[in-house]
Amino acid sequence: MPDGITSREYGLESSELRKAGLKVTLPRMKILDILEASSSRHQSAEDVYKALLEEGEDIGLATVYRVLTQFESAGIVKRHHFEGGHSVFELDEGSHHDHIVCVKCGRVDEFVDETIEQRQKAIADELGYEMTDHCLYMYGICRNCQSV
Amino acid sequence: MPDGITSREYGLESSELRKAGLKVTLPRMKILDILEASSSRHQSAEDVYKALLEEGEDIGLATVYRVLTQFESAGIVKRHHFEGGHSVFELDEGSHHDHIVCVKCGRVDEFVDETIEQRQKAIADELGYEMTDHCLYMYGICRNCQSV
DNA sequence: AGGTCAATGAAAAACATTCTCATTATTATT
DNA sequence: AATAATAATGAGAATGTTTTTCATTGACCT
Ligand SMILES: [Mn+2]
Ligand SMILES: [Mn+2]
Ligand SMILES: [Zn+2]
Ligand SMILES: [Zn+2]
Repeated sequence: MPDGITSREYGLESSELRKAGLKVTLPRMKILDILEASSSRHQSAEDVYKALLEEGEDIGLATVYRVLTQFESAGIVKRHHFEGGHSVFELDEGSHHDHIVCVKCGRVDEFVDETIEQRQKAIADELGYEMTDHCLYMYGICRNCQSV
Repeated sequence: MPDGITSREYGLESSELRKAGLKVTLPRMKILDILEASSSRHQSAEDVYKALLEEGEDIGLATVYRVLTQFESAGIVKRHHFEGGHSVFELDEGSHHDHIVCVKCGRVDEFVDETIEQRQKAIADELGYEMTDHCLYMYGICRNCQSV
């Protein structure tokens, strides 16, 4: 057990790391914490880094990127490229969903639509592709931002 | 008429630039040429830059980015963010379509599906968004790459 | 507790893209 | 065709994000 982690904190998260074949280290535990606890499901590496700083953790930005990438490979997080370029990460709960992003305030809503999912499969098929991934991003102005 | 452009080249493209309120310059003409002539509809700024170099044009990369961004604002090109981070551009012929990209060879196929388009509108509505844009990216292995 | 090897932090590098600014070219006007 | 006004360009510096390097530290098995 790494120094700086209470035994209460240990437990649930550590097994998730072990399951993924990753050593249980303080940075990985803290980053998992932040992904689970934060009010915003979709965070950039910078967001995670800032949250760590606020908690007084002295974890480098390089480590944040490294860990998030490892988490992605391990299926712990999912990476998205919303418009504007930089990546955002969210905990991967196993169920696929798509996103609609408010271009004014950055609000993100999630949705799944079975009709769309099926049409996608059919299209990939028609075009001769073996689909590996797919993502649908919608952009718009959310209800709040419309009334301003 | 800028030096280095034959009168044959002039004509069609220059009016497209004027219509967009852009001065008719050699870089803009050449970049339009490349977007129209190239065998690959979807090109990165770097791709366009390299194509210019191959034609012996001495046009800076900064200018390529600048011009492509201006073309985007003018509705002459569309910018996409395929997975991997960097932008690709294609001539905007006015009709919306989505993309499926081969993760092995980079091949890109285009499609439109009315069912998906309608479901998207409905979802944005349900979630209270005034949609401004939307894009659907599928990734997979194309027929060619499957047989390797 | 000790040895092995992976993980980390700091800084440098890489990468795509944008900005700055002195120079040049285009356009409207003579 | 020459001129003036102003916009566009090229080169390189700067930016913002992400990755790499490498010496040091830490986790984990025995
Ligand atoms: Mn999500
Ligand atoms: Mn296209
Ligand atoms: Zn909003
Ligand atoms: Zn392919």
